[in-house]
Amino acid sequence: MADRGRPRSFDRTVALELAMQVFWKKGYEGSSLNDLTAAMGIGCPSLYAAFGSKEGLFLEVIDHYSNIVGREIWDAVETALTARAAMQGFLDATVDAYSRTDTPQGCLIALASLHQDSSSGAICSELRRRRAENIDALRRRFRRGVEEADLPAGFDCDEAALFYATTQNGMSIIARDGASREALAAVASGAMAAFQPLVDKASASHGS
Amino acid sequence: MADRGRPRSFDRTVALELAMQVFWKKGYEGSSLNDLTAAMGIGCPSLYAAFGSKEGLFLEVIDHYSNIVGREIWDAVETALTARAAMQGFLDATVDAYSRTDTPQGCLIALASLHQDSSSGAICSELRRRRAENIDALRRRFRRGVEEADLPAGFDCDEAALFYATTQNGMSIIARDGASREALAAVASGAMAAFQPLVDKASASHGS
DNA sequence: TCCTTTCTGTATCGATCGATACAGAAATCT
DNA sequence: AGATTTCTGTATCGATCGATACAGAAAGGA
Repeated sequence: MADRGRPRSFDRTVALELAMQVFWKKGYEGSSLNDLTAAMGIGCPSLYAAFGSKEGLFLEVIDHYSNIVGREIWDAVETALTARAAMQGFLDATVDAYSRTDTPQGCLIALASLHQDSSSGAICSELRRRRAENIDALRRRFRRGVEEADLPAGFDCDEAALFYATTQNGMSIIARDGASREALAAVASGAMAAFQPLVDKASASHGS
Repeated sequence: MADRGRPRSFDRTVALELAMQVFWKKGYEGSSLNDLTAAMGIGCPSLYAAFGSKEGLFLEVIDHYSNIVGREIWDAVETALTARAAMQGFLDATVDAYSRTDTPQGCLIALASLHQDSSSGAICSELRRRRAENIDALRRRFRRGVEEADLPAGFDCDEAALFYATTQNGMSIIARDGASREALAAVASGAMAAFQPLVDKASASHGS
């Protein structure tokens, strides 16, 4: 039933990755159908037949993006033995990902659509949801650290998760502004400097 | 020579502030001339006669923005007696500014146009330049701290300036995502936790 | 081979984009 | 008052936006 008729003349996954490059570089609204079809090497009707709409294409793109770029960052978080090592890995992986020269700089999810009141309400909400998930995942990692007695009982997991997620968001902006790998690493170093004081603050308030 | 002919029917500064609200909320490309003229209460030709173009209007808007929002943040930095107090004031003022409910959340300069390859090359470059100035100003404040022996001689002013500027950029994104004042304050608290370790690191490397 | 099904390329849809032409209105200057 | 200058409102410009209609091309099934 599915393999009847003229077969598609392009690879759907390859086309998705080419579209990802466009959205990553120009943002959602900044990417026109002309940009997309030119990069993907297909015509408008083929794009609509395969992905439904510009919105549908973008939603598939960020899912694909999460499975590629997100994976390499979160693997570092999950496999680390301590919360501290997890944050070090999180930031190091972010430095690596955001300073690559074979892709646009900074995070697609952080930069693609920040203004709700355009024609992209659903897009903006979805990206916002994924950024919130990012914070949640960090919070879970810190809580795991508390459970494993790797962090003190009074450790403020909410504060730490917000702080490190926010630092990562800021790194997207400076990366997009052209920050070097060394500059991104300096930011990561600064953020890691906060780790021990955050632990000490918890120990102090818990011990009092 | 200048006050001949029919006088302008609107206050130029008031119109500028109304336009600022639109750009602040929707970004540069997300703000259409319809949005702008509707908010400013004037017609298209009046806008073009007074400000030249959408680009010219935006450039005046960000200048105005810097004189309002920027001033309250940088006053806190300049008047502080120590570099540490300056960063505390910088972050506290940022929390205040980004959590106000009578304006859009987050920084206009950080959020208005992040994708160079749209129709807004000059706009994007100007915002990028101002963000770079932001980092420079922080760096100068740290260097002043070193000169005043308020910070150790080996203090890495570049790293610290990048770190705190990046944190502020990240705060723009989470503020735009709806972060509460408490959430922004938690990020500021996390960033301040890094201060003493950054000082200690300098003392250690300088003393060795 | 013919029919059905699906995809591709061209050409175009109505809507909206930033920007203006034009004529009338409202002020100052002589 | 009459002439001059400048601003305002309507109506519209060409370009581009996302999205499709349509006809021909390319595959499998009978």
